[in-house]
Amino acid sequence: MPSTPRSSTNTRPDPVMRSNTSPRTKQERRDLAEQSLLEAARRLVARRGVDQTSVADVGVAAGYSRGLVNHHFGSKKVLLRRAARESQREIVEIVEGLTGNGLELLVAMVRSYLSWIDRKPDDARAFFAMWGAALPQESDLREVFADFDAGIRRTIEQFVRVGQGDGTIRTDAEPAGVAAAVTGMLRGTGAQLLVAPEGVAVEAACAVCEQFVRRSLAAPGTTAP
Amino acid sequence: MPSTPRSSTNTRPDPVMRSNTSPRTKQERRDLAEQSLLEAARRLVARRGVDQTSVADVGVAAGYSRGLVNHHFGSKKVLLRRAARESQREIVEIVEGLTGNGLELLVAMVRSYLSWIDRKPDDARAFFAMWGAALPQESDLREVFADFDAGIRRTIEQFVRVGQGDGTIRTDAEPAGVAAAVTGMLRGTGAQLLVAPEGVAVEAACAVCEQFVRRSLAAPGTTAP
Amino acid sequence: MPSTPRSSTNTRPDPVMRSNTSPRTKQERRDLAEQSLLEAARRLVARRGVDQTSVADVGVAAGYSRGLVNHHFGSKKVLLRRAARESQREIVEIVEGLTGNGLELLVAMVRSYLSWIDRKPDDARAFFAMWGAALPQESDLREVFADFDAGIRRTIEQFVRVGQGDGTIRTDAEPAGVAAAVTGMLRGTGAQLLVAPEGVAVEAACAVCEQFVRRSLAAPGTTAP
Amino acid sequence: MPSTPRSSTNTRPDPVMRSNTSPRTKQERRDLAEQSLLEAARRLVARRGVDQTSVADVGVAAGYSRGLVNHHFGSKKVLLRRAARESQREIVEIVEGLTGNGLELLVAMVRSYLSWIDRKPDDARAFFAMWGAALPQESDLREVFADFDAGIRRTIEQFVRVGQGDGTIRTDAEPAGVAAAVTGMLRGTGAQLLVAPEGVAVEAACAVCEQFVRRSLAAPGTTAP
DNA sequence: GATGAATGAGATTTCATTCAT
DNA sequence: AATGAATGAAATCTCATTCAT
Repeated sequence: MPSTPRSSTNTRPDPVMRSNTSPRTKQERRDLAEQSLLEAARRLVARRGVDQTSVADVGVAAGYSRGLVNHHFGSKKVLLRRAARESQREIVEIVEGLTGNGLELLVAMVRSYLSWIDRKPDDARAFFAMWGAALPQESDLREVFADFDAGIRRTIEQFVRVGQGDGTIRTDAEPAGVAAAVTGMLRGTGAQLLVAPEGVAVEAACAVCEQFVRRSLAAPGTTAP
Repeated sequence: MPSTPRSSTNTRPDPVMRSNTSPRTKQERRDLAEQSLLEAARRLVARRGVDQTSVADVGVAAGYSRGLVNHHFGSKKVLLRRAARESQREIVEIVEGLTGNGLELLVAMVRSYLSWIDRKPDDARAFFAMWGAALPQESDLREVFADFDAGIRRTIEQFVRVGQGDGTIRTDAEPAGVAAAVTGMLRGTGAQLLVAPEGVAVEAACAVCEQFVRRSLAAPGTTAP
Repeated sequence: MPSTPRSSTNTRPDPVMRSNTSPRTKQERRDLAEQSLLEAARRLVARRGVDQTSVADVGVAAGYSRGLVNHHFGSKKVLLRRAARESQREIVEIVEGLTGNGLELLVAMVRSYLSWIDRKPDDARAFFAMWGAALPQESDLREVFADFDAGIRRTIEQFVRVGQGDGTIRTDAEPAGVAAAVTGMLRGTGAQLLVAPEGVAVEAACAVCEQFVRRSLAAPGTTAP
Repeated sequence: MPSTPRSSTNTRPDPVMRSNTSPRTKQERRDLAEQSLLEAARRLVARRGVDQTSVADVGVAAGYSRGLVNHHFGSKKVLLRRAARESQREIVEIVEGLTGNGLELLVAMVRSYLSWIDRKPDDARAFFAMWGAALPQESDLREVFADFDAGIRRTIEQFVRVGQGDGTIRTDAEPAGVAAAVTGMLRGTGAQLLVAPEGVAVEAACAVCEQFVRRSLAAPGTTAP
């Protein structure tokens, strides 16, 4: 019996039988697996944190095997950086989709950021869990978030300059300072919501954040609500 | 008693020589050890994060043995909760030391919080590293920070009410909303500084934070700078 | 790819050379490893006892790594329960292989049980070491042995009823009582042999055990030796 | 303040104040403490087993400190040997208190041993837990129980010879074999009761044990019930 | 492409023992 | 006599990673 070829007695599901519903090409299968792994990683990280999430758990939670994360990403570090960038991309997409004059761009950003946390708390928690893990000095994720934060601040600076150009934002506003303060306000307010969802007056907090931006930055002569 | 003199070959520090500096009673020894362990824990957590810091490292970094953390605290969980509360107490002390009328209380809080991060970056990083570890849903530290955040917000609400009483803060300001927004602004701005110390315009950011508070909350008729 | 040939410097055993003896499929490898681990566990437990046997030692004694026990069984508790059941199975197989009329079934059981201890002292010591560890109130193994003992007693009760049916065993014998007393006699006598192999008159003890059964349970009129 | 003598600020209870109810002499105090420690050790061993019982727990359970076991006994090994001998002494006292002719001595032994387990299950479990720990080959307790078992068997042999002398026990009974079989029967039956108190027909088992002795050993011509 | 067996480093925790008070 | 602070060895368990299938 050991001398007979093994392949004929293979008990695994025939790959051909799965092919009707699954993606056909290798590349599609590969992409699907990677996306599944990244999603699973974010889901688990949101719940347990970066260090308490094992690559084996990620593989299994994605519907695959314990070994697949290393097969696709090579290391946990790489997986997490990719997952962090995925989370960051959600925010980038929100910010890039905004329209309006300068001041309204800022206000819209405040609103859509906080409403994102409200609408997609799981995605948000994944983002915040990874950001939290990036705070220690020697964190592997620190660079990824430093780059991301810098990009967000650049965007906000741009918004401020637009507003100063179109006359909706005071010309004495310091773009870099505004960028850091607004980024911080949103990040810190969002994090608070996740730490104690019931303890925070969400609506009132959002309103105050908006007022901070409007009353503090609106060009004189603009009617502030 | 052996006939040869022992004292000269004794490799331990002479008790008489230690007596001026080392504690005599068990309670003193105990308190000293606990403080040393908590300090070492915060130092290491600031650098490597909560999960990458081992209790053995903490014991050794405190100048004791690998096992002392468990001897004193019983578990890593308890050590970290204690260390988190120590970090939180620093902030509480800052906030409780503030004086002035309502609006100035808020402004002073903004200034002293951000200057604390500047003055004691290691303490601040320890605080932020533990806060970051509290963000995942199942974090052991989440409750500790939920309580702390709630206390901070209560204090700020109180400041707002004081200001509404003394005429320095607009009466239509929602205390709970202001509390959440200010707490968030400070926390998020501070965290940004730690993620990328060089990338953030610290001075400008602080100034903008102060303006947010002043311009947005000052009672009409008050002269804002 | 280095230009030098790799195959000649490969320090691993040539796959072709291993293929005759080492298992090909994962399942075979898995089963082999588990059996090796269980055997090693019983060997070490017999010598040092349950608590003085570490899972790392078991892995190494089985020819694998320190971590393999937890990889396969998840915990020491599970390993020991499995090992205990393996040991119990040896006894069950002896008992299930017995033939004869009612009284002779009991006598044969006494003989084969005690001769098993004599023939396979290492297996027997493993069984007794785990049984001994099951005696404290909160032992993890207690349930496993409670179940096993109950099964053995049920079998003996059955033997008694057979003997009462075929006229070899007194009809006034209480099956449940006989079951407990016989089980106890064999267990206790066997344990004594292991505690002090030289101090016990093995032959004489076996003869007396057999007499206990014969003279006490033989139906009146049966000729007892 | 550190230069003033400390003794006057001692917050411990004054030893003199305890002396009214506690034993007066050092020796009495010492003996009391040792007895308390041995009792606590047996209590804990009965519940958790030998290796899962820490000397610190014993000290505290006895109403003293973590360190007292080592202060009095020097090591855990010595404590356990002492505790084992205490447990063994209970049985010795039972056996030594028996009276009657030869066969009745054996029967009385069976009865009083099994009723001891019933009357003092905690004491019995302590004995059996330590005996169980003595079964592995390299157990520290093995020698202690080997000696004890040998002593018990000698006593039973003596009973048999008494019975052969007074005509109540068959002269062809082998004293050494009877000793081992009876010891085993009682030990194994008792252990079974502790493993599964509800699963064993205690009354019936005791009756059968008694019958084993009576019917198998009674001198021919003696009226057996 | 995917699996999972195997490794071994490293984490937390327990604890017997030592020793200063 | 008694306490308990401190040590450090050793245990269990987790898990990132490697690699044969």
